[in-house]
Amino acid sequence: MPEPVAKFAVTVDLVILTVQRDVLHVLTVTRAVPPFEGRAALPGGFVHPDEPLPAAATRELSDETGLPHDAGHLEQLATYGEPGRDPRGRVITVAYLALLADPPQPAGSADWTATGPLLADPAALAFDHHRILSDGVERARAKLEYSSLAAQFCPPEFTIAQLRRIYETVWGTRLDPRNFHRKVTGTPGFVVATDHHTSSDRGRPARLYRRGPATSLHPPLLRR
Amino acid sequence: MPEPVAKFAVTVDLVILTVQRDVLHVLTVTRAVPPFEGRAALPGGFVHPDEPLPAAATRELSDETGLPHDAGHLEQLATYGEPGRDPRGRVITVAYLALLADPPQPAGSADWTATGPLLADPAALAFDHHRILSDGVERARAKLEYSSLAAQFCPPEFTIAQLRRIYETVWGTRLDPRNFHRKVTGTPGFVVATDHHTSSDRGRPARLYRRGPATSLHPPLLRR
DNA sequence: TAAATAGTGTCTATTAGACAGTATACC
DNA sequence: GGTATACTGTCTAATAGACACTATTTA
Repeated sequence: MPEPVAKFAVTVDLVILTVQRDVLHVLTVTRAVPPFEGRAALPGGFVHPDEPLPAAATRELSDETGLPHDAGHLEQLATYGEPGRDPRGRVITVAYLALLADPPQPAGSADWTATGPLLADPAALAFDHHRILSDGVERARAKLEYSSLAAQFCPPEFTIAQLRRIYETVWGTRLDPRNFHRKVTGTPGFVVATDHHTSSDRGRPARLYRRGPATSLHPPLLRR
Repeated sequence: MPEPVAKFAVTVDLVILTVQRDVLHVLTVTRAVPPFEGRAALPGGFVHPDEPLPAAATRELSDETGLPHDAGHLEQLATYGEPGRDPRGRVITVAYLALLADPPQPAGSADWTATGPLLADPAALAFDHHRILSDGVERARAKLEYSSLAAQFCPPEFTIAQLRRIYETVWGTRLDPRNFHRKVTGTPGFVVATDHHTSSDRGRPARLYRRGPATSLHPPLLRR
């Protein structure tokens, strides 16, 4: 006799990261209804019946940021399904991690929030979103080491110093500008030089680079 | 007006890896019913209504291998939910990756299968299990670099040569025994020496080691 | 000019890779 | 002894980290 198959509500939740003014920010929404009314939460929503999971994630990302579907980097993070994670009932959420450069100010109740205070206070976010955010930030930190992902936080053309600030911001460390420059420009395919230069406020203008074709860094750029 | 919430069947599928006779094997079951009747598939099953996802994975792992719940290493791999991935209807599967040392011969239709032919033929496995297996093997390969995970493929006491064979098998490369020995024993907490030695068939007996407390390797052990 | 930032060169300690040589078992 | 495997030591090329120096802009 066939055992009845349980069915579950499934959502996608998004950890959308960006670097603004040398601080790592995440997109949060303020909950308008219980549970956790008035509390900040990660944006997300239910998966539609015939919708692929990446499509649901892309749709939510577009809806929340107003950006086109191909903007930035998007990857699956992990799936969270503790029976008690949503007081309204069993909800399984597939979390995605997005990295954006220069996103617009979001509409509605969404806003960019510095990750620091959110990570320090496990109760700052609704549901188990503190755990999801922690996992997302740790994934981003780890991937900077062995991938060219950091360039996803930069606009299409950027300086080596801008790229270095990304690393310093996400890792919370300081890197030697000269060694960093040597390492990045010496890794084939990481960045490609353009003919353009910044019109600097002060100091010598810096050369602008674009993202190169390489996706993985070998050998990696290790954090201390 | 509230939009109706779609509900989905959710399964856990397992990529259970082990190394037998210097070949990477995965546990497969032969499907007894359509779809894909007679085809090999990854073991898995439906998540119960109030069951946490890790508990479902542990339960399936136990059921398939007969091993206790705390045996080996188990981590979440990724979630697959393409609308067409199961011809019977929409099923979302949360895949887990398990690494075992010296598992028993499984009961029923389950068996250990070499990963090589399965990876070479995208149609050898049912559903989208080729993709899941590929992702699992790649995850294992990548994690050997920067974690002490390789020791999970070894019995409680093992020689450095056994550990090296694990790396060579999973990566498909050859490693210099002397440099490997130096690197492994020189990384604090990776392995701890015991007083025991192997009673060798031939050659000098090797010292036996246990898994050390370290989980991450810094600096990593890079594959070429 | 001074100040500020960009970019290059050089030295050194560490590490990876190659491999010679020694140790200890079984036959 | 011969052979096989375990383990240690040494050399070298490459790399990471530290930092001096030059280049090019604004004020």
